[in-house]
Amino acid sequence: MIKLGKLTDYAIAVMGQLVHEAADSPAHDKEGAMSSSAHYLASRTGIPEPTIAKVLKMLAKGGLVTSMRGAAGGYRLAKPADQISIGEIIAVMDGPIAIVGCVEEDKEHCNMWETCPTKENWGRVNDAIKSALDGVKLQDMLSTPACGNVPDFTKDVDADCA
Amino acid sequence: MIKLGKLTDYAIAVMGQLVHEAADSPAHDKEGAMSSSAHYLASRTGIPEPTIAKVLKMLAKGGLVTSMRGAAGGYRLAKPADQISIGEIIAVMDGPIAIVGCVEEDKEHCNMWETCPTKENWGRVNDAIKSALDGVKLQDMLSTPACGNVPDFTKDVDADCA
DNA sequence: TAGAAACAGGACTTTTTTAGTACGATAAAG
DNA sequence: CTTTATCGTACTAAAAAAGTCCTGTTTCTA
Ligand code: SF4
Ligand code: SF4
Repeated sequence: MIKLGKLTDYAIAVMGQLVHEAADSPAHDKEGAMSSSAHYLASRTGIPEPTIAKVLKMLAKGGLVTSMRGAAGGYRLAKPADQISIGEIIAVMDGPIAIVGCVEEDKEHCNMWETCPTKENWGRVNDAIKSALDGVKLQDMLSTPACGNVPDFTKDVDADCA
Repeated sequence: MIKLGKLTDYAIAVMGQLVHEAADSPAHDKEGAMSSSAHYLASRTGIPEPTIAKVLKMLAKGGLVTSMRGAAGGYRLAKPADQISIGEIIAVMDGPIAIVGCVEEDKEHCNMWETCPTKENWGRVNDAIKSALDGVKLQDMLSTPACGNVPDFTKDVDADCA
């Protein structure tokens, strides 16, 4: 159906929450302050903790959030919210935007890449999609409800985005 | 991974084949001539017959091909190849282009559609994707190998598109 | 230094989606 | 009335995604 995975939804919700946390930070002057734990974020967003933990790990591995271990550790955004595109988030969560097999390096996977005349067109389409996705920033998406398909636990979140 | 389903690949391959058939048609002047059976198309494309039959049924239901039953029946393109966009094909095979739940009529599915401020942005993104997909026509994609992921049976097809 | 809090990484299970198959019914041509 | 072919749908199997859990490492605090 050409739709995003649930984890991607969660990711946007979680990162949105991180934006809020950063904004509400009491120690706003200090640089290395504010970080939110998976546990805390789970309670704020309503997303089950094991799942949100997985999402955060993926985001950390993708470099969209930075993590700190140990007590008082947690996660924080790696960049300002207006410099993170939803294209990046999708790329980290759902893998690279590649509607056909040959767009990314995986040229090997198709046994006729050399002679295929359609790949140019697919590439063009793919680029168009990618830039559409890169044009919208996390900042633009805010006010919490991340997106669709997320059934119920978005409910206690909207207290924040009134 | 934001990729197309296999059936969509098949669909483009099959429709490409139908374009060839129409072009090679001996009775090119007569209007109601040429139609190719699922069996024949299966043998030409190498796609297993039950599967291709399913694809053709979906395409017929979606109005992209017209069908005729009975002996000497079969399928043919409903429109010229340069008037069929891959967006249409994807819409028929994979469902509507809707990366988030609320884009299509299904506003019911999300319990906070009324108050959600992000839907506008998603709509914008979705439209961009849709128009990228609608900009490329079946005609542009031709010379057979439909696309990716299709493992092997694209092999005997490329005799046609040399 | 011991313990608690928190992330890292990966293995595992369950659920959902997609792909593929099969069959009885209907329709047209000869 | 028999043959060829689509129609519709139900079913099964395979693949992918989502969700869970465990074991190890890091860091803070008492
Ligand atoms: S949360 Fe907003 S954007 Fe997402 S499905 Fe609901 S109304 Fe649409
Ligand atoms: S058939 Fe062409 S467009 Fe499709 S994956 Fe292979 S090289 Fe790419």
